[in-house]
Amino acid sequence: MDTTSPESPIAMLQRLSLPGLVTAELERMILDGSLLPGDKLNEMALAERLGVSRGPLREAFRALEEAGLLRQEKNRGVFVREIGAEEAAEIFDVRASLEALAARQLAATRPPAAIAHLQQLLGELADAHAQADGDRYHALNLKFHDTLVAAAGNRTLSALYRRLVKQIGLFRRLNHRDPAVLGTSLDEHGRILALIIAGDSAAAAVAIERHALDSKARMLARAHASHPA
Amino acid sequence: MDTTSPESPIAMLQRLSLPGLVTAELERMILDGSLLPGDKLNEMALAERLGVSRGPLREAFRALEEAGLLRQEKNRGVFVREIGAEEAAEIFDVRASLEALAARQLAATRPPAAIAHLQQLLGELADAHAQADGDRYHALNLKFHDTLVAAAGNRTLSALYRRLVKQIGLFRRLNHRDPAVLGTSLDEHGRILALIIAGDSAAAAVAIERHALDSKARMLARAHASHPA
DNA sequence: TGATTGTTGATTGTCAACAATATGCAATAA
DNA sequence: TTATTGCATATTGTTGACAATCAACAATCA
Repeated sequence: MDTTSPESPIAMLQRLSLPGLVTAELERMILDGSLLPGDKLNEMALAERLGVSRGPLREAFRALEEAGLLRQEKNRGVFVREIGAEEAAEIFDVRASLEALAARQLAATRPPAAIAHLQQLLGELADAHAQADGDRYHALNLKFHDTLVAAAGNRTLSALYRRLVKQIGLFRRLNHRDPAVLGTSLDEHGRILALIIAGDSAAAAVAIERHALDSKARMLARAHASHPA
Repeated sequence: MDTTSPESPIAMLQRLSLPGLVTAELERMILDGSLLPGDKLNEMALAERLGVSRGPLREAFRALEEAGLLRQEKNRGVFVREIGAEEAAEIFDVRASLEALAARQLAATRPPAAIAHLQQLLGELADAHAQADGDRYHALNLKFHDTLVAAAGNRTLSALYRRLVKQIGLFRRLNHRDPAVLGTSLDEHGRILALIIAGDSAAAAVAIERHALDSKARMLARAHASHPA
């Protein structure tokens, strides 16, 4: 019995199911842009492409539908869900509230390992900013926030937060490369982390919520500029 | 073409699917206590009982699993999820945060119809309290909070809130009939609504969050008294 | 007697087939 | 020419069958 690896092939086989794997694969395709909002998912083609029968695929559809990433129309098929400006605004508001809770809780506990990790991410954010590497900055930005929320130690909170982050990905894609976005955002991360380290729960919550709502305003302004209607 | 009723039989048939109906039925069974935390769901028996084949039932399982109400063990079956005190505490914290956001937004908008509805519910709560009718009080309590959150007008917020309310139902059942619980809770509802009507967003948010966290403390204290573990 | 092996039956996981529905295109009528 | 009807095809919804896995029990061994 091989127990030297993190997870043995046997244990992995006992844990993984086709619906689970298909769910993960579809989610990946949605998040990385292979599947776009509004795209229709053809069961037969997709089942053939993934090398499974339609049953597990349909199970995966139901999971992703409940996760808010797909929508089903009976007898007409399943589509990647589209999110408009109004719903995006709702998501941002809720997300800001969840982040504020996380910052408040994190400022109260301040686990050294998490703080160190966040500080490292801040450094990497500064690097990406110095190199005007928008893609890298964006990815690190997400990582910073996710790490912060996870470090609060409330798994229900983390799960909901991630759920919303995935959903907001369905909002029309925006250009992360605009240099004007980068500077403001970097300063804010530093300030939020400093407040957390200082143990100022209330100020940290306010700062991160303000930061999130600023992001919302910027994103919605951009979306409005691209499509005035 | 019959369009006089809210939804014609044809439209209903076009909308409703077996997986959707089964999902709703299982959820009802979980929420009304027909299915208890830890119960194992036997596919064959349940499919026969509901008069469907196992395919739609499995689809329903995936949806409810994603909703946090069921958990699957591959090759061993599906179980109603159990929630312990730690997770319950997490859920309460997040719920309180969401309710605070709702109260803040509601105090800013104060839609007359929603306010009237909440005031009516408050009256009904007082009736139930006067009659020491714990079950009715509990149901109205849930209704009051749900109405308040929904009235904030953020559908993402409402959906997440409802998701958490359903999940908290998996926590061990407690006696709602204890008279000591009733008085405090009624006063708080009145105070929260008054602050909302007064348009004091910040105070309303603080009051409702305090209320929610008080509920958390009471529920956890009771759970601890029942099972010191 | 306790541990191990073998067998059986129940259940879960997946697939393929059939029924039902929607869509698109061609033929027909006005 | 436009609108309507009919037909064929593709796709979705559901079912039943088969394979794989697990748990329980009986038989055997040390």
